[in-house]
Amino acid sequence: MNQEIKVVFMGTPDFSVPVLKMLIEQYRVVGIVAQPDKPVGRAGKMSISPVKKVALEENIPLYQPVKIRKEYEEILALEPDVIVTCAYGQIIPKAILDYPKYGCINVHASLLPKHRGGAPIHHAIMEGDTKTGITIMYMDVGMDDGDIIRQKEIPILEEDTAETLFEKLSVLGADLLKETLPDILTGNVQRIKQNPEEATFSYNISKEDEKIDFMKTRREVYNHIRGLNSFPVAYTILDGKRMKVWESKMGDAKTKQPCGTITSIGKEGIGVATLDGEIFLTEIQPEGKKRMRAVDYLNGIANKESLVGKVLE
RNA sequence: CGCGGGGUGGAGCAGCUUGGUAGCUCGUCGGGCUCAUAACCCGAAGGUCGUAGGUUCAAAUCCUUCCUCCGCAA
Repeated sequence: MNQEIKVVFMGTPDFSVPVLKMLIEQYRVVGIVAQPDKPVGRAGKMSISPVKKVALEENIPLYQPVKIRKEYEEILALEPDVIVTCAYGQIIPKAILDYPKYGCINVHASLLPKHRGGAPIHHAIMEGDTKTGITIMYMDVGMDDGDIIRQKEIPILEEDTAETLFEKLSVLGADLLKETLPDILTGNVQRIKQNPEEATFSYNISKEDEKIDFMKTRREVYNHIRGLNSFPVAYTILDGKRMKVWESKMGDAKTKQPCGTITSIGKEGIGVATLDGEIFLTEIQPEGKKRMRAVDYLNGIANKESLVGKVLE
């Protein structure tokens, strides 16, 4: 507990909440910055981001600049000693970066310089990485290219999904910052430059990224599906309609059909041909329906056998 | 008022246009066959058809109200 130190926190989604809560417990959080509310859903209701919710509950001043690049005077007026960001979602202008006496610290969910950008966790799984982690770093004007202070890695397990990794890494991020921040405040840290040649970029997932490409191996398809679970979820097109695919299981049968062809239906799910064999879609969600097991979906179809041979786009 | 699809035994669906005995594929329970089984055979339980009202001799079905779930778009 160090009430001397004034901290401003910037973040938006669930991922940043554990870090924020840790800061609230340990330091004096004088302001919280989050992305502006967006209309969400069919009714056009405004969403309240997880970080905003915490700000309201803890009664801490909240700022939601549309463009922080231009609206930062209020934030500087808080006279923060240190600023911590975690999945905030906007580039921080130099005027802010230069202000705090202990600097601007970012908690990033990858082992930098790998996976710079907004969707490091999704991409780590989709690209088949076997490990990932948290990087505590000083922010710079570029995207996630500041000096590294400390890193901690964890393995990506076979059964991990984006959701399970999010949970693990958000906790790890809070823990690592908790033990690193005191050293930062006393200047007891080293700055490690990132090697730009090793940098990779993991931009936010686009609609096209979410679509399953069956012209890949079983493992690549499997990684793609779990890497997008439980948000934003992979999908494919069946009979001209969108079908989300929540979970899959790699099969081993060799297939001769073109990639994307439905090769079998049964208790394992819907078998689909890939480059090197069959993959079973086990948990799906047809357009307008709820998420369901593929077996249940098949139970509701009159002549399910007619599915075999159809091609997923 | 952004566009659209749903709410029918535990699950997923059909039935609704052309009102008239609650259907299908599973699951569950009991029994049988089998060395055995997630396989097969026989049988059983389980639903005020989202809510409220209206039309009708009669409503899952037609009309209206409201609630609610979901896909797209932002």
